[in-house]
Amino acid sequence: MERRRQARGERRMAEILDAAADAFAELGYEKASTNAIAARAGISPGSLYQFFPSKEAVARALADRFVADMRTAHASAFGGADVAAMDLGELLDRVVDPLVAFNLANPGFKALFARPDMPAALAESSQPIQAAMLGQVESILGARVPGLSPDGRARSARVLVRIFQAMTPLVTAAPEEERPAEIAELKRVLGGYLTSLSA
Amino acid sequence: MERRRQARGERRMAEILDAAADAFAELGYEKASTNAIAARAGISPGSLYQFFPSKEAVARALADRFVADMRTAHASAFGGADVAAMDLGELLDRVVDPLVAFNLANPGFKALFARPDMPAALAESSQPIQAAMLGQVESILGARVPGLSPDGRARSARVLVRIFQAMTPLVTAAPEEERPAEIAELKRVLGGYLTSLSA
DNA sequence: TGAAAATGCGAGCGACCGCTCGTATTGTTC
DNA sequence: GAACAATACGAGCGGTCGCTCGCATTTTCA
Repeated sequence: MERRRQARGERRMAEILDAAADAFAELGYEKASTNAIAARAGISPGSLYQFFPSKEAVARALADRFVADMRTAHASAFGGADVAAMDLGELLDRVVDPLVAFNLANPGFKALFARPDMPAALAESSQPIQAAMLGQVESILGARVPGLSPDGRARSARVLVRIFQAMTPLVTAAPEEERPAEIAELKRVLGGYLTSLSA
Repeated sequence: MERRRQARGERRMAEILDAAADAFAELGYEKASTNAIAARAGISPGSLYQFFPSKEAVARALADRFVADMRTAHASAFGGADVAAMDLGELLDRVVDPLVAFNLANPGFKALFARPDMPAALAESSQPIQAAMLGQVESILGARVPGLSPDGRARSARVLVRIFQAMTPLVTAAPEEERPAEIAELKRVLGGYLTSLSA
């Protein structure tokens, strides 16, 4: 069912995703109308639907792109480091700082990621992001807290991801001079929870 | 500008708020249409607007009612206890358990309270709830962590409330047999953060 | 008891939504 | 360069939303 794309088409698709990320960031998923996304991309509503069959498909494609970008960022920040032996503070720096930077660089990200009450369609779209983060956190938990049962590990991973989701807006919304303090609080929460898990 | 209400009118207003709480809980704020709220209350759309000038006003009134109910619940759970001397585990039980119970008993509550990305109108409506919780948490923080600066206390209160908001859906959405475990995680997160604040 | 006020109704307005479709233009292929 | 596919347009469809308005009914109160 895939139609053959020209180079121009590929470029358009990327532009549409850029516009969608902008619109989601500024207006939220629901209020970002497809016509508004098309207008931001400098094209007509009809042209958007040449490339994506629905608004949900746009969100899904954007989520996929975020996951890919995040994976490379995470890999480059974590290349070959020994998670188990690392100092807790360093571990938190290594995980949190790149993720915060990613959120600051991609304001649309949290609109797809940090919403507890997503409509069903959007929840499915952002599920790859959730799964990717949960997997990474679970593997870190496995190395740091070896005594945890699989159930407990899954639960703790959910908790950690949730905390991060919830506190990210506090960090990104803070004026720049207060951002380090908010990031410190975020690390304090995560660190406190991890410490009490090991106890 | 207040019009004179009959007893029937007061009853209707309460029924509308009940219906709105139901609808918000089931559909979320945005998708709970005013016509749907009116239908759940067993009245016509026009009648709803006899009592509330807008959907936002309905949300605001509902939030006010929640705040009042929450205040009495909190007061009865906390009557004359010595917050500063209390064991940390007991403090968490005393604060968290009633709040969790309140959320379980009022499913519409979190639709107005636990949304990181509220539309501006809703944010203003739920602001009394936020303010009430922040105030209570700040006063507890003042007693438990006396070394904190006013800024730091405000920041930590925001963090604690945010954590509670974020984790409440995990608790209420969990099947009943897993709920105690989720509540325990919530307390672990809060306790871990408080402990690291005092250190 | 009668006028005024409060309550109640529901069709439907105007605005916006996601999306379609007929048509024009640009690019590819042979 | 002819035939065809891909890209581009934008008016507008069918639907939902918050909300209004004209009018009927019930309650209050002198």
